[in-house]
Amino acid sequence: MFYDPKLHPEELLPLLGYCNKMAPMSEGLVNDLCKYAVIKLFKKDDLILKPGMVANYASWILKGLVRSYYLKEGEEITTKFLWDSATITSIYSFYSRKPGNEYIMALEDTMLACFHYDHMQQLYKDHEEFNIIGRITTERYLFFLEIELYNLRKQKAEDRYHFFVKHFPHLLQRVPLKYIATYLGMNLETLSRIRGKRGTH
Amino acid sequence: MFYDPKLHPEELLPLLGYCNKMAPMSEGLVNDLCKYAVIKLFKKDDLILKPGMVANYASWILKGLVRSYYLKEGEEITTKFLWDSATITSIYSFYSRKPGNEYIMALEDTMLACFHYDHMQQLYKDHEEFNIIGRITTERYLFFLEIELYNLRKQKAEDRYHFFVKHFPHLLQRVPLKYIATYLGMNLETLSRIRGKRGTH
DNA sequence: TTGAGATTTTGACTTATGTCAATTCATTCG
DNA sequence: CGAATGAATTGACATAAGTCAAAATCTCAA
Repeated sequence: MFYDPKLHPEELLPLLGYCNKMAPMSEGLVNDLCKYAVIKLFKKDDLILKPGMVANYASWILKGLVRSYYLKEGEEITTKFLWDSATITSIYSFYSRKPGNEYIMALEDTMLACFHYDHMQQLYKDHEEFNIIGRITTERYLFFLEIELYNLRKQKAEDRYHFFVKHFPHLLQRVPLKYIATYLGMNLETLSRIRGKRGTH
Repeated sequence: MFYDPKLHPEELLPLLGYCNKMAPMSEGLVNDLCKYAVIKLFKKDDLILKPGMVANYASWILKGLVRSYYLKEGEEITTKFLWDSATITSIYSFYSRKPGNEYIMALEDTMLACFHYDHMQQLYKDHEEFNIIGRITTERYLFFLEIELYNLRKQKAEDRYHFFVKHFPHLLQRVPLKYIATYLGMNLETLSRIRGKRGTH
């Protein structure tokens, strides 16, 4: 039994289970994970990260939905939607340790388990098996980015939309179209016309 | 001294140095790396990977330049250029263990150090410090993909080209324009017109 | 050196998507 | 409930980029 509800905050249970599936964790690692985890709550439309700051935390989404975006000539360009069990941070800023240009915003009430960069490094150093978890998590993210890249390379706006519908149908219900439009690299009117062509699909 | 040229093929030296910088490697790990590494040589225009096959190898480029692409309605869509010290495989196929749709082709004479999927898993299992190397390598790849994504999201073809020139100027000399065009999501004529506007930049 | 094939450029025309403005629809809050 | 704000749709028009064809240029092997 790697998890003791008397010792650790109950909210972390899904995260611990998730990690433990990738690599069985020692009691010491579980303790340190719980020690370092900072649980943060955000309301719908709260900003989790702003540009100009170094992203010091990588966070695991315990509950909720977020969107990351940046400004291009005053316009918001959505780069990602992430929900339960996903990891969020500004990749660029977190790994380069420099201020980034990304916003991250809660699209629904969201609960995060946040880990400071220094604590992450400490965990990697103190618990070799945590490198397995880090590696697999990063591989999964990689996998996800490849899919995104693949879709963005479709030149037809319509193809990109259909791909999105097929792979993330639940997001259609949870995310305003204006955000989906910039995520798919088209403007709202174009998206609206594509959708109008034939039902919602 | 972690590396003994009497025991290990000389070609692997750059790879070993590269890995050792991420995490000091035990003698056992160095030996296993060398034992599992398969050195492969490809001539310009040779195919390294074809669709329909499971990508069983992740490879480290010892020397050369490759391009990966897939076919979309008969047309080649270039997804990556990778050169010395980079890692190549079909992310999708390698991690999912399913046949992929990617081609990888040598654009110059290329030498690879190839590691079989099963051997990689064995290395992760037998040498915990290899997970550090795996994690960092994957993080770097992630970083690179984020940059690619960022650029693809620029809607103006001209912006994408300028970004490419700024970040990969050496590729302009080494890669035919027709490949760069599909990589940047535009057709050859459009690229040519952009370049014609004002010098090569 | 020459010439065949590949690569790149240029031109004329088409088309998909962007832009801006007006309108409809939905949601929230007093 | 009904006004007000924001979200989504629709229309008219502008423009960036695609398509197809032809010409120019480059490259490499005989």
